[in-house]
Amino acid sequence: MVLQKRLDYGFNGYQVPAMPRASRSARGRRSLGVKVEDKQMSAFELLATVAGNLLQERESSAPSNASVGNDQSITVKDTVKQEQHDEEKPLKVEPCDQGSCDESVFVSEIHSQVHNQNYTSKKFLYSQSDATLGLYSIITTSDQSEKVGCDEKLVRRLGRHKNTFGNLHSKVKGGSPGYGESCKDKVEDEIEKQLEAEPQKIGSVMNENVADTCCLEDPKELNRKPPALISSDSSVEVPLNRDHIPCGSFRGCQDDMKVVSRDDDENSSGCTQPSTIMKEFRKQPRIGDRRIRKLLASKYWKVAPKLKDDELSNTDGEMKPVYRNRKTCFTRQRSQRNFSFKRRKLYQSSVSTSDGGISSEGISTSPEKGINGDGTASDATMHGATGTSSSVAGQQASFQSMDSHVKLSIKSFRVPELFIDISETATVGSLKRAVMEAVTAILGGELHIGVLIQGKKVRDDNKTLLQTGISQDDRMDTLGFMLEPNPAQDPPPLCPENSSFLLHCDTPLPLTRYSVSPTLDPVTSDASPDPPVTNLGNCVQGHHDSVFFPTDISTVNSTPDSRALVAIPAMSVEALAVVPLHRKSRRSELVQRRIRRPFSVSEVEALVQAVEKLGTGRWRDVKLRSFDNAKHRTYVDLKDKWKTLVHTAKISPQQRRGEPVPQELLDRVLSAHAYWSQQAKQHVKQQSESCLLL
DNA sequence: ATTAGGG
DNA sequence: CCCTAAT
Repeated sequence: MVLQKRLDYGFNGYQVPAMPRASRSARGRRSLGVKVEDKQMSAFELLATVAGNLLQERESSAPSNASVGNDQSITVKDTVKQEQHDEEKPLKVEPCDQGSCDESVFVSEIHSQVHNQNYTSKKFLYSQSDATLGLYSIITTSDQSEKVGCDEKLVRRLGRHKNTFGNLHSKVKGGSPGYGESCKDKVEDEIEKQLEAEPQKIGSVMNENVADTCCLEDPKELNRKPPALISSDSSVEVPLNRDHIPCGSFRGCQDDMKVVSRDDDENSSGCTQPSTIMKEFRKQPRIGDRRIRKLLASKYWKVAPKLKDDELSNTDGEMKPVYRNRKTCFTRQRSQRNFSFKRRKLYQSSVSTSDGGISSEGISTSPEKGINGDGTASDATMHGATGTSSSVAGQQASFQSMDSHVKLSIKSFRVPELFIDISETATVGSLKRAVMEAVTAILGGELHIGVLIQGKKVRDDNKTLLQTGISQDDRMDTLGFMLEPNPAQDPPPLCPENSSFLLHCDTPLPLTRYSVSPTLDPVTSDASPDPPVTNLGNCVQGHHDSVFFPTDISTVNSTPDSRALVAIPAMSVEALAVVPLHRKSRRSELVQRRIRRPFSVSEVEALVQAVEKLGTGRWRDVKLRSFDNAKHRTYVDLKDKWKTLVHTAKISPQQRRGEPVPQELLDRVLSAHAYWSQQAKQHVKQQSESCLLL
């Protein structure tokens, strides 16, 4: 035909628009990413939302509880505790030296144990290690820290029982509700007793709680040495008030994770960063870690659950830019019963949390009285990053008038144990990223909030706090929140393709910008003008039915009176395990946004020239012609640039930004654009005419 | 793989 | 720049 024939239209040598190339590939381009819907909500958001009262008064005082500095981890010391002379030992961070390391080792032992007992499940990629540590969710009694501490100790001790480890572990989990008392020996003894007496039972328990949680696809992997098994020490403290974390530097592992290898401490290395989990998730170029990511994806990661629209987000449906500072979430209870969440574009990816949920901790109540006065002291306590010491989650209801309000705030929560399988030869940097990815994945996943009272889950979202007893003094102590995956989501695809999991340490954390509690984050506090208004009741309702648990197993092990530790139902564990890969871990392939590279005038010049010559529908040719060696300029980029050029040319110079483009070029842009647009029309006309003729 | 457009 | 749909 004559389609390719060149004709001279007498205009700058423009050529006839090229006809569609029939020969060009018609394969659909594989989309590399999926747009994240704003339905999702980060754990932070949820927590923040759930958090009831917001120590508004604190705004004026308590400035540095949670400095943005190195350590974001905040331990919330509950008021009660404080009033009790601080009998409890200060919860200090346990350096990555011994105690905590034990747990790591412990973890690996679990794996082996599980493996040996054929409890391995190839289906799910998540670890069970945190069955105990991460399962309990709330603790709100005055000596929470102590309990938690016990818990940890217990675990460690259990860890030494190599042979019975697995059983103990699972058992412990099941019995966690009883921690309220004098954990330690008591619990342990209890466990051992049960072990002896009910081996089978225990076994079954384990089967339920642990077996499937094994993240190893191949049992043999367990005994293989190469990949060092790294696990965060029981959990990672995630303060709510983190703001930004410098890209590439994961600052939260120092005390949280240990590298464990069969060679003992030889290879152990810890991060030296403070335990700030995430200050900022910004995209950052990360090349060369694919391998690691893949590894992560295929082994120990699990996907984060999804949330439904109606569950958490509001109706504004507004998509917010990804880059945004995440503020500490804070909710204020007011008369209004609605809370509004700004939807965010959330990222999600496969995550691996070893247990069924992220336990909340650091729930503190804010008694009417002087939060101002002692707020600093109580909140500034460092939180044991190791999770050994969990922040106190004291909750108390303050009653004063008919219009009693339940005030509480969740200062922080922990991310369940993380597992990272990484090569020994990987760099520390990649390790950091891996951890960051893991954390991000967890936090970026969709979670639900579970509310527990005295160890029981409150399912009816429509009940009032009064009805559920949340507002009751005695029950406040047993109020807990859990972060858990959405069990109702589609089952995890388990497909390899979805396994790829590439979170970036700089991944923007999808958090809603809430007003920040001065107490928590005085420095970065940037109270939004219109903080969400809500109260616990509303929050729960807002998530109507979102906290649904497929089974009732949840309460099986929790005695009504159990306090402090609330065991998260085995179901949760499974649910998490099966956490739907939902919407395919977009993060995985999303990789990062390319860096912005403004076109220089010379580039514009070249582009204009090429377009004048080739027209506006042959970007590939334009690319080849003028940008063939500009690797970073794709034909899409050129096309986009042209688009913006045209736009720029149309607007007034005052409205233009960036490096000014010579008017001369803009004029050419305009004329070329007009010309080719015309050509296009002509072409269309001809087409239709020829059709009519046929 | 390209192109065209919306975001 | 990104993301998608349609080629």
